[in-house]
Amino acid sequence: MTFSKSFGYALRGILYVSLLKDEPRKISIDEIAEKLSVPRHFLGKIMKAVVKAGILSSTRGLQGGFFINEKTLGTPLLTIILLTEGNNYFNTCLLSMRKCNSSNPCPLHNKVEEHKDGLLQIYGQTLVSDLLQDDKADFIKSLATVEAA
Amino acid sequence: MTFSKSFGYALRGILYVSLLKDEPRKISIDEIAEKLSVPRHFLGKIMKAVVKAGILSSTRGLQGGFFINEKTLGTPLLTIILLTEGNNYFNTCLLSMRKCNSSNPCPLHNKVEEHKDGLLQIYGQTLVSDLLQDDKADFIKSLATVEAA
DNA sequence: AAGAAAAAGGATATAAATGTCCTTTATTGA
DNA sequence: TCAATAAAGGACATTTATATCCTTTTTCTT
Repeated sequence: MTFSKSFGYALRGILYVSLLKDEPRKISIDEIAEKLSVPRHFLGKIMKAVVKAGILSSTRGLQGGFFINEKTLGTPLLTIILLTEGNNYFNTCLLSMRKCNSSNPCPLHNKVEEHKDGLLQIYGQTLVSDLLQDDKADFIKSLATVEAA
Repeated sequence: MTFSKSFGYALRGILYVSLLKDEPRKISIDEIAEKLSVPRHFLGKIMKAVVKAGILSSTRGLQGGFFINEKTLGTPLLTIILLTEGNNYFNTCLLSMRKCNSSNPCPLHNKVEEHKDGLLQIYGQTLVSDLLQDDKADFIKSLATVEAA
């Protein structure tokens, strides 16, 4: 039921940049990290991978930063999950048994399969654009929610 | 969708001991670790916690080892999950946002809530006894499944 | 009572995830 | 061309999970 922190940072970063798609400027790591209350340098690494995967684009230098491309809004959550969690995230056995699969299922395998498939459906069908909300100010606030500092 | 290795080791250990409930002997860590192909000392720590939680019983000394008690077979998976993953496992936000909840949901919150509840149902209702299988030899073999050594 | 066996407890080691820092490269604007 | 800016890249630090080892305590058997 859990993802790594990297996943949360990646998706929130993507959503933040996507939300500002109509602004004439590009978005810097410094701005993203500050607005989302996320560790600056760690986020940098993750965004690099996001760009490498083609989910966002970026340019260096003055006026540089991150911006959306033709793939961004149509990217399914699943793509981001596989990027940050690894390609076997949905294949690993809940009981840490290496040879568990549908033909040789562990005791838990069949019990959770149905819901696993359901989640896979959700993650495969939900696009970045589906997660954006109209009220930008509100949405940014919700993305940045943290404990009172 | 994933649990720690500790959870897998714990549940498999519990299942192994439960499966042998009719044997007149108690089950040692050495036997469990060997049969499940699991690291001996790490499993020892986990089983200690399992006993402390009352899910299994144990005695020290000669002829000592682990054995089931009145709670074992009726223990829901959820109890074992909370033991190994911590009490907030099902509360943590998928996007690493600290103040995410149903009244202040993150963008993913509502999308996965239904399936999360479904999994909670499964984990709350599935008991250790539900996971045992009649053919002991087969079941032990399946619990111990590993890569060819 | 003595010795052996087995879990409990605690110290340490390794690996992976997370986080920080510094240097390099690309881009822009003057 | 030069200085400033911002991502990319890589080295290092910290934390957490996983794994190993050694000692202590309990229990049984003789």
